[in-house]
Amino acid sequence: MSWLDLAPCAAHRRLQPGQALFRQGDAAAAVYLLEMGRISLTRCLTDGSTVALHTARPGETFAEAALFSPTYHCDAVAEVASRVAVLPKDRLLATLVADADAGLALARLLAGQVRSLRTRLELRNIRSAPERLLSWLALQAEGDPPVVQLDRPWLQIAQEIGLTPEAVYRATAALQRNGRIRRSSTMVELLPRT
Amino acid sequence: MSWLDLAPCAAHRRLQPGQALFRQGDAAAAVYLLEMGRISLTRCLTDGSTVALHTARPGETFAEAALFSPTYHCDAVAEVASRVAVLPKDRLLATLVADADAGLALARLLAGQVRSLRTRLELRNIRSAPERLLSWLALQAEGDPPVVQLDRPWLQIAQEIGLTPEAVYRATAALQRNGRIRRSSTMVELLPRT
DNA sequence: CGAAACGTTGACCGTTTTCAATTACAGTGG
DNA sequence: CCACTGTAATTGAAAACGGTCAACGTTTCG
Repeated sequence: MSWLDLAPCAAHRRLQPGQALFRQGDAAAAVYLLEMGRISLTRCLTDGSTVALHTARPGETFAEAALFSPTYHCDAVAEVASRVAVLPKDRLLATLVADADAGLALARLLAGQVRSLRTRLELRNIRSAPERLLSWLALQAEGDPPVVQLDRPWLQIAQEIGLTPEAVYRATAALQRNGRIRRSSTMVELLPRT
Repeated sequence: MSWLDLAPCAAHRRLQPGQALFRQGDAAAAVYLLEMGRISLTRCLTDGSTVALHTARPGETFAEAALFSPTYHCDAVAEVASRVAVLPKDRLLATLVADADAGLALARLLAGQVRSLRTRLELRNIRSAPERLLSWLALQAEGDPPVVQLDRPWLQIAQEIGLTPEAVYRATAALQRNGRIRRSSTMVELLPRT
């Protein structure tokens, strides 16, 4: 069960760089799933300045709160050429009230996101780059001995854990030096604490 | 509508420092609302080390995912003397399947948390302490001119935005010096960009 | 084969952390 | 009413750490 299951035949929409998907105050008509590109959600303040609320990346849904609000509370603007799946609010709501199970499924989805976000936030409390990376690896690891299969470039991992790529490279080097991890091109093995 | 509305007559439980509320693998029996104290959620790894997943603070619910899992996936241990409201899973689920509106209410609650967590995460991407603090203040501010009423010590604010208290003091001093904010003991006024 | 992205390392710099000391302040009990 | 205790607020100085910039090697893929 996922968002897409709730709205099987979703429409799609393409956006040019700089183009707005919706603006603060617009009638909340849909929830979106980003298929490709990058969309930034920002709130404009009374004094004209702007605050970044979130940057959506491929695979993410955003504006879920639109389900419960008559209008959007922030601007959504494509940073690069992007494509989104449009999940119409009215159809989603109809499904949800008609089918209690769908409501539960949605709650499960959101509860999972809450858990994941809390974890990412907690990771950021670790100041030391090597320790932060190590904790991230430990959470990703599976099997015995614990191993992480890297399915995307370090570049993106660095972004996710809030470090520059250089800091990540240095951290991996340091962890290897200290015998905490062992690496081959595409996988990382966690070694037991000495 | 809130978690408590879903389980009106919740039981309470007190915990000593170091006492566990539940352990990884225990049958998931309830969702919890922390009333006082501090409870840390950690995952134990195969090698015996441990990773912090979240630190619950008063007013927060945690273990929401228990609703959708037969067992808990982490340990919950009181860091200090704490009290929690116990929201039994079976009663919650019964309410949710019986009443589609309750499911929607839960989804709304969770969607709000997702939004808030994403915002906090995005804040952490701002490296500069003064800029991060300023963005946080801008998000908290209300009214015209925008004003923030501080309802808790800077100590806690520092913790929330991921800075040391000293860094926050220095940031407020710098922002005042640059004419971006004005402070009196319990409130902060945001000044328009010069 | 060449271009573009990713990976890696070095040096330097700036900011934040850390540690320490001081002040302000609220609550407590004598 | 006042010393007393603990917490919050503040400031200083030094060190550590990650960011930034730059150069270069490596891999991938058209």
